[in-house]
Amino acid sequence: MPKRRFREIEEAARIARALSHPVRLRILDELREGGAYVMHLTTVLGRPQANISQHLMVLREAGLVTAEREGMTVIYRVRDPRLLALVDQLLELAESHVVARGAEEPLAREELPPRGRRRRGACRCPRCRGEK
Amino acid sequence: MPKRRFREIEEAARIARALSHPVRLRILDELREGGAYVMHLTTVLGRPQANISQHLMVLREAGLVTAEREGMTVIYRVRDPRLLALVDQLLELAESHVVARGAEEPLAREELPPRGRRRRGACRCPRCRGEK
DNA sequence: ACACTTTATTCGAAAATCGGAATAAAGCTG
DNA sequence: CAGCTTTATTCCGATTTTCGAATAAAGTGT
Repeated sequence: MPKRRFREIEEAARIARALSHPVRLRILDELREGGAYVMHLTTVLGRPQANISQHLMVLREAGLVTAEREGMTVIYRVRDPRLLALVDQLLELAESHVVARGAEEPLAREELPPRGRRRRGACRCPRCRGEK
Repeated sequence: MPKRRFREIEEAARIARALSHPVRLRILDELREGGAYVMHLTTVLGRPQANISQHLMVLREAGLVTAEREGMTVIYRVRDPRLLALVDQLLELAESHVVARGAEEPLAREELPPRGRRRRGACRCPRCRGEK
C-alpha cells in the first residue's frame, strides 16, 4: 500500500459521510441519468421538500453534486460519474451483506415504498412533463 | 435504473457510515495484506489503544472486519476483499477532489504523521517481530 | 404589486458520534 | 496465585446529525 496522504483520507471520509444516509443514496440513484429536479426527488422519494433540500445541501457541500438553476426550478446532477460507480460497488457489497444474513427484521415502516398506485415519476417537474 | 431494494440501500448507508472516519479508513488500509494486530494499529496510527478498539468495534458491527483471537493478541482482517476495492475507489475520488481545489488549509495538526524516526511497523506485535 | 410555485435556509429538540479516562476482561508467565 | 500484556468496554461530556416546522428567497404570471 503506497502510503496514502492524509488529506486524501480525510476527504475520503467526508465523501463516505455524505453517502452514509439512505435518502442521500436514493437521491444519487435518481440522479443517474441526466440528473433530476428537486420536485422530482420529493415526489419519488416521498419525503418533505425541506428534508430533500437539506440532504441535497449535504451532497453539495461534499462536492458530489452540482445545482443548476433553470428558471423557477433547479436541476441537480452528479459531478463525477465515478461516484456512481462507487455507489454501485457499495450497493453490491451491501447486497451480499443482506443476503448473507437472510431476511431478518421486517424493514422499518418509514422506509417502505409509498402506498397506493402513485406511479413512479408522476410529478410535475419539467422532465416528467416531457418538456426537456 | 433497476429500482434498488430498500434493505440494500439501508445496508449500504451503514457501510458508508462505518467508512466515514479517517481513522477507520486508515485502519482498513493497514489491514490490506493479511490483517493486523490491534497493537500494530495503535503503534502505526499513533492513537490511544481504547480509541483504536472503539473504531474496530464500529467496523466489526458493520460486518466489515473479523476479529480472531490468537492467544493474548487479536488479529483483525477485512472480511470481503471487495471492500478494499471500494476503499480504493473512494480514495481515488477523494484524490481528485483534493487536487481540484489545490492545497488550501494546512492539514490539521492532529492528523499529521508522527514525529521522530519511529519507523513504520516498529511495534511488538507478532507480525513485526517476524514471528508469523 | 400580488399571488403562486419551486427551492433554500433557519431554528430547536432528539438522537447519534466521538474521544479521553478509567476499568474490565482475557490470556500468558513465573 | 500475583503480576504482566493485550484488548474490550463503560462512562461521560462535547460536538454533530437529523428532522419537522416555519420562514425566506427566487422566479413566474396576472
